[in-house]
Amino acid sequence: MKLDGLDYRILDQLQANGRLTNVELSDKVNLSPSPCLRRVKQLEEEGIILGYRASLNRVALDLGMTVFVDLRLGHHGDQASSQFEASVLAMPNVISCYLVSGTADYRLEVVVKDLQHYELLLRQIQMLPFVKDIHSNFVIRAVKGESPLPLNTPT
Amino acid sequence: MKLDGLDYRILDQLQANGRLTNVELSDKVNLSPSPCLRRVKQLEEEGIILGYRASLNRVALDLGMTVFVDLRLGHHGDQASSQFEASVLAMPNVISCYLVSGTADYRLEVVVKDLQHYELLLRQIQMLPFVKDIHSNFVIRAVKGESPLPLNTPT
DNA sequence: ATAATAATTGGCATTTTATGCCATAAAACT
DNA sequence: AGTTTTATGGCATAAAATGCCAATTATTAT
Repeated sequence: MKLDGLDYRILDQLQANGRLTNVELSDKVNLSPSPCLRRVKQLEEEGIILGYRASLNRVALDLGMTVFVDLRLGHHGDQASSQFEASVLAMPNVISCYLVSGTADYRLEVVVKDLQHYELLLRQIQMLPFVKDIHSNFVIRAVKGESPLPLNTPT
Repeated sequence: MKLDGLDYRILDQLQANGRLTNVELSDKVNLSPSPCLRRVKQLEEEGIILGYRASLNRVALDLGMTVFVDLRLGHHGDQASSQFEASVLAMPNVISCYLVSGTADYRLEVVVKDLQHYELLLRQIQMLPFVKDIHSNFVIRAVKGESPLPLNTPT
């Protein structure tokens, strides 16, 4: 699918405010409501818009501590990986997990209330199958976070 | 503000789908529309719901490569930090930046189209004031990403 | 326990928004 | 230039949001 400038403006607006009404959105991108809604629907159908989510205040919800956990696996077979990944998927406090290049194998982002809770979670991670070499990096401050994707606006 | 189980269910639903209509939402949490809407508005006013954003398909938007960039600053004064942070805030391809404990000082998450574009961006980062010891970790695969926050449902 | 008070809820009326349809205008193609 | 295709804007209808008020539930004090 080829996106034009209007599509990019729509995506930009919805990245900034995913709950704009179609009327507001169409106004912001200088289009009348009907074609605007059609474009949004199509962007959703094509899988360019994956979804919409509310962004929540972690501190207010007792999840004020964020930790990046880098770790390696002892074995590197398919079985080790998939067992480890399945375990991680089942841990709700692990909100992201990437397979990465470099020294570590996996990089997890973990949210907890405080150090006490982190200690408990770390114990769980240590006991996961095949896990070796855990390094915790605590987030002291978010300089920038949840930024919109930079859209290369054409046309 | 004290949140009860209903609030938590509302937050859970809006994390999963930020564009639920109030009617749909009220149905999912077993409440009638009026009080449901009031609760949502209050959660927004209290800053517990920070906002709503569309989540986009990076590959479709030519941002298929994600890189974690860990780096240290040569100097650690207020001026070095704030100059560096300002620079990073101005780079749209850097979608997050955290001050972290451990070996590195800062951890950036960068999105680009491909290695060629990453090389250009890396050059820019290297030329930022006070930057030293850059380590790039390429994301090979996302095991888990953009997960909802784990809400400790009470009541 | 009971009564008084406060907070929350549910339903209704009104306003706003979403949605489907069609005629028109713009764009692409030959 | 003429034809076909695609996108647009406006309108009518359906759905949702919003504000208001009476009724219910929860809280507090006695």
